[in-house]
Amino acid sequence: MSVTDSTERTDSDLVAARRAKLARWRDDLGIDPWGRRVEGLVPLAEARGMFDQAAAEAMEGEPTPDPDPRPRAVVAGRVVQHRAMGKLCFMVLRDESGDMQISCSKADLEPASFKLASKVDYGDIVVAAGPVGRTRRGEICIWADRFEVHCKSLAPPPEKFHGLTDAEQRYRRRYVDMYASPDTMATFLQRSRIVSDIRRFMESHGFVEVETPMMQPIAGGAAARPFVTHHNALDIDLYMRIAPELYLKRLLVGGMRRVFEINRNFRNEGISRRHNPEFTMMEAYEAFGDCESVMRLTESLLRSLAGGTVAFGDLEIDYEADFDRTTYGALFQTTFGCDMGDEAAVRAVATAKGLEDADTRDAWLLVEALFGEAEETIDPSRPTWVTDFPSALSPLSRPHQDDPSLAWRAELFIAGMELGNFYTELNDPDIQRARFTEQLEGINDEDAAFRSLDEDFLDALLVGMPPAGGFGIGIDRVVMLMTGNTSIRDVVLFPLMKPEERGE
RNA sequence: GAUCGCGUAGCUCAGUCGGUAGAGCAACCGCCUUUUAAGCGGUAGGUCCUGGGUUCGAGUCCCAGCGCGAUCACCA
Repeated sequence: MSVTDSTERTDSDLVAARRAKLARWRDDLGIDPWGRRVEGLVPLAEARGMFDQAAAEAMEGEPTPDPDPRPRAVVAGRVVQHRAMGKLCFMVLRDESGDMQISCSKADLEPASFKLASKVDYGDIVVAAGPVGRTRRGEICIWADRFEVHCKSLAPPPEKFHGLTDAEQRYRRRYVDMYASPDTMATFLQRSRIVSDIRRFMESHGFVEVETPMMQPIAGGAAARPFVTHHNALDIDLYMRIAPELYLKRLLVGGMRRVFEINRNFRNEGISRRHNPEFTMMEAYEAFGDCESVMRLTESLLRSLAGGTVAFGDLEIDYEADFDRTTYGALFQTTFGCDMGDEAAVRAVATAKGLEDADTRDAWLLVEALFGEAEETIDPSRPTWVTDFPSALSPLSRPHQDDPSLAWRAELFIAGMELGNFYTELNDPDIQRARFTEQLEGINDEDAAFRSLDEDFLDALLVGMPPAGGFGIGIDRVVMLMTGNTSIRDVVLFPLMKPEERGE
């Protein structure tokens, strides 16, 4: 198949027009429309900041000074507006720092450059240089005396005012969304800063960042369904990790006091406004800490990220005040009117709610299934700790000494979302083995394929893990809260989508 | 997985009671040295998501499917 064939088959008239223009520029103007290295570029926002009012006024008076006192700038950006009027043309360039107008007068430019400037298309990437001044209407701009096209955009652009509004198109063609919607760019730049701030915060508290396996022979540390892959040379199945927990704990055994990891987890489950199959998690472990110490750490981290109150949908969430606290049992009690430890009462509620296997399923699993309704009673505008989870539902956390049915475990809820899990880690190898074994007894054959006993982890606990606090928080959800985006897809650059059907 | 909504030009959107497919932007041609979603004149551009059905006639009504979104369910 030749290139021409493919071009003829797939190009719309709009693409054909852009290709024709590109050919004319190459043939008639002798330019290379694919660009080259450019020295001395400054971001558009910086170029705007260079504007000097006195110099601009001097140029507008009589006589005009020589040399030109206005500061000069070299900029690059994508053309997002273009207004040509004969011997003068204006265009607005956009880069990640913002927008800026470029004004091109036929009198100031080489004839070929002016012709280019008059004819560029929305979406082309151009370089311009000249004095930073302003127009009669006061718009700060660069009066270009150099103008070059450094990448011809061949694809038809979105509508210049509305941009892309179709959510599907925004996710599938994020590269268009990013330049067409400054809010999108702002969100992802903010995400980058947030992750960077989190790293600095953790490092300033003595935590060391590590990287542990993302392909694991046993998918441990959580209860989600994993993605399966295969290593050919070893001829073994591997699982994309659902959590780094069991590896990070091995590092405590090895002697690291404070570790954290920010990386992707993969869970082969539903997609929703709050769930993407691959998502970024931070897990951290603090030897000689406990559930309380990592809760305090997290509260302080979120407080520093938020810097006060942040809007999320209709909510105004205040991170400054101490977070609210309640217990798992109290929430259960107020929602269902019975003690979560009262098996008969729990079964009665579960039966009344129409849960499957309400008579036969483990009573704690019924409590867990019911608990979602209790979560909804938490004030979404208040960051809230839910503490004292049932031990039966917390196989990796240490039971309370005075009441072993409760675990030293908390979850943080904000805006109706589960932000993360906080534990005093279980480091007794015998209890840990018992917990794993109990868990494995109740599961079906399908789950058994990937949930086998992690003997190596239990060996590590035999070597001895210091007492520790540990936690994991969903970074995407933190970014949602801090940027006011209510869908995880708006804070993940390339959210998972069903592949598009494309004709051969 | 369930329910509801949406799918029309490259993009943003109209399309009445079922009666020849529309606008703005973008594109193409022409004019224009101070525009701000520039303006003016002209031209071209459609698998109305797909497949069935009802009808003299379907973008419109019905059924099924596909994609996306919202809500719910699932998610130690």
